[in-house]
Amino acid sequence: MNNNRDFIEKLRSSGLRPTKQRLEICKLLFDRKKTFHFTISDLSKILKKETIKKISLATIYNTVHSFKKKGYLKEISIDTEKTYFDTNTSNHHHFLDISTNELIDLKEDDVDNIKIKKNLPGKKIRSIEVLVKIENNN
Amino acid sequence: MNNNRDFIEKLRSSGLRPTKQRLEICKLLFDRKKTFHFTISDLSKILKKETIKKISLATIYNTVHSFKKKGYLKEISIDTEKTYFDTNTSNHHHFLDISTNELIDLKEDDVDNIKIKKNLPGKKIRSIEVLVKIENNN
DNA sequence: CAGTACTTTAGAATCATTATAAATTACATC
DNA sequence: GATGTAATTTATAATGATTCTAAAGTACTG
Ligand SMILES: [Mn+2]
Ligand SMILES: [Mn+2]
Ligand SMILES: [Zn+2]
Ligand SMILES: [Zn+2]
Repeated sequence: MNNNRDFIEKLRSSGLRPTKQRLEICKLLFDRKKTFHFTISDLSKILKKETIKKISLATIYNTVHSFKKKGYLKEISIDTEKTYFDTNTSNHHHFLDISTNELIDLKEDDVDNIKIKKNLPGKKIRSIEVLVKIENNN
Repeated sequence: MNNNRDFIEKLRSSGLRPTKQRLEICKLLFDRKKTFHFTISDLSKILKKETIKKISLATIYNTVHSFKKKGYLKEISIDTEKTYFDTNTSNHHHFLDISTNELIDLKEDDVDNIKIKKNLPGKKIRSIEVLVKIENNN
């Protein structure tokens, strides 16, 4: 879906030099059909497997944080034990499967419009996000 | 609303000895009208102010975790920077005021019934929780 | 190519949390 | 009320994820 040229462009256009390391990480994170939810540790393990030359852990942290700062990743609070990042940076809802610990995006249409009846004077709503915990049926 | 006798009973009935330290912390956490959302650091600061004899940080951690295990507290994922606990242990929704960083419980009635249209085969819903971020109006 | 700012890196520092193990306390039994 | 035992508290050390540092390497500009 995305090729290297696209990523080089994407990085350059946001003032980040397209280094080998950043391009590897872009390919891994953004060259997918479905949203990717990951921890630094997940990412680190995958990179270790799939990459010829080792990328240092500091670089992985640096890259993820600069991608977050540029708006290419979103940090999400799902689990108090782990810090997750999300390649879907829009406001959106999640299924969290507590049997498998898998996190799945819900589409706009998957959740009926949510109406908040309470409102606080002087305050307006910035975002609404739903976390639906699911588990095995039996 | 609650007096010491109630807390002693509550602790005993769940197999926890009613120590001075636990009773202090009970009073601080549970003797309130409104839900209390806090971090260990918040709790620690308040205890430092309001308590004659110092309660060690290890005890604060131990107590909060045993209260959580007994179901008197719930750990919530709101912010990736901080770990919050909640004296409201039911499934419920929150306002997070990003102008003041204040966390407020929403009542059942404050949010219209949420309908999840998608369902995964073999999975059932365990809980649905909404986080509504609000901010100053202007 | 040369100069410069940006980036990567290994390793050190930080800090929240957990573990350890000794001293203290709660409580059952006498 | 004294005694024995297990639970609890405590100071302190250990852990582990994340951030910092500063030196070496790289990308880009002219
Ligand atoms: Mn925890
Ligand atoms: Mn972070
Ligand atoms: Zn997502
Ligand atoms: Zn709450």
